[in-house]
Amino acid sequence: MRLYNTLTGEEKEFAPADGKTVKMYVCGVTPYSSTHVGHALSYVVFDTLRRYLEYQGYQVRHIQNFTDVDDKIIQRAQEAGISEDELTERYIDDYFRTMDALNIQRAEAYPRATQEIGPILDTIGNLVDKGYAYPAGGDVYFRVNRKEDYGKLSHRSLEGMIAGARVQVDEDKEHPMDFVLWKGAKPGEPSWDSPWGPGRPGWHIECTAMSLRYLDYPLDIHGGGQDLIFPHHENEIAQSEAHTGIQPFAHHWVHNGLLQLGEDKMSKSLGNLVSVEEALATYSADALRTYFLSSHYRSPLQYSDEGSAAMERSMDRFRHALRPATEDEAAIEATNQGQEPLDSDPYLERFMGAMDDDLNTPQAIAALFDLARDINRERGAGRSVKAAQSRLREMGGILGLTFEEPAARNDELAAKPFIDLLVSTRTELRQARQFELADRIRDQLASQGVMLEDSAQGTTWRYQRSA
RNA sequence: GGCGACGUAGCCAAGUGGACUAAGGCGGAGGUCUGCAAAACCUCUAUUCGGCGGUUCGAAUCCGCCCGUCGCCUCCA
Repeated sequence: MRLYNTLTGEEKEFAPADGKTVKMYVCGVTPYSSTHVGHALSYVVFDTLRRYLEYQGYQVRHIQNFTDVDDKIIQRAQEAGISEDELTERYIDDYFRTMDALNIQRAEAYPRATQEIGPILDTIGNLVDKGYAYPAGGDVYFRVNRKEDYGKLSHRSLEGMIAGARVQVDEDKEHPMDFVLWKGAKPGEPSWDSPWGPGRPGWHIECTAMSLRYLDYPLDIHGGGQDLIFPHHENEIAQSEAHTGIQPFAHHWVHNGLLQLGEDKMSKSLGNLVSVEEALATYSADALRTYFLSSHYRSPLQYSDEGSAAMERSMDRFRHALRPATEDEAAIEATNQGQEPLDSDPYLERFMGAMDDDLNTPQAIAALFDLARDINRERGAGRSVKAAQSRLREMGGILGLTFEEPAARNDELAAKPFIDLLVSTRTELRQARQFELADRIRDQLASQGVMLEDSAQGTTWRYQRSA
């Protein structure tokens, strides 16, 4: 497949260096607040990339970090009156719970910065020894001037960055863009001993140490949100290449566009967050995944409630297409030996072609909808759609879709016997041709969000989820 | 101020020089089915791609200018 590489700004044919195993490092979260839909978008994208690579026969070694020590974590923990560990544990649990709910496959390992202090100190020590870093005022800084190609990922120059003005002046730094590898501890902060005094790792160094330890360089894919390109990934490249001398640090840099909420990007500092938990309370994982994948991964996507609701409605087409054959349909199919079964190969080809084109999921999804329509049409015409149905499941599976009806909530489960009773009463009324009463029951159930569907096989009902 | 992206139907969103008489989804209109609905299916819903010029046999796609929106440059997926 062709895959865009942020470093070169071009699409490039992707294949793992060893031809078999893809080493994929994806930047994880800093766990100090609830997992939001922007995170969900990003991890759905990388999960889909991984699933597609696996579908093509590669083995994917996926490593993802937790940066579980930083200023915000310390601040939040103090505000809440709990330890940093308690706080991060809580949000790491939240992360796994919501990602599982979104059907995101787990990485091979989730190393945490606080549990990798040894390798981090080794990395910093080596950078100091090589002259790429220097201690100053209890901190240790990376010397950006020593790395000739600093700025190559974000495509900017040191001059340009300084011209940008908003660079903090720091007495201890040799150059304003030097960034911290090790932060000297202030009173009350969590700290670890180091050759430069007690302190904690800076933001970027953990990824350098952990990607080296768990995957070894060069990585095949390094990923994250576009907001990580600078400074995080820029600094990671600088550190990692300086540390090992191995270039490139990563063959392919993959960055997803950011989710927009209304006019603005959704971000922690703006406080305009929608948690995944909230979204999943109303919409199915399938609907949310399809929504996230309905625009190209490098483009920004407008998130809205209406958008989620629209996707939820569209999921019905898939679910309907995948319903097992009724007895009548099975009987017709059995007697209709002469008819060719529905051929789904062209849809798979379209799907693969789209995915090969820099993960063009919008077009892949279009192929899915077209196949679903074809199935719905042809099953009515008595053709066998069984193979096409399993093909649709297979293609959906690459996008992480399950096509399951949304699971009933507890209150809904409790209401089920009563709804069943009303429905069977209505069936009797219909048989007695008391349509007025029957329709009133249907309308009133509908106003409670219970949608009835009559067919030759009887009446089915389901909850209306898309508000 | 520097770097970058984008502007396609009522909404979301693909397509980035010729098969585009521009995917797909939502919404809307009509129809088939139905006791009536719902669901599903069928038909229709952008002679046109922010505006103005230019390059070309040919542009939504390339170039220039203008208008508008957004992102990064600071914690962020």
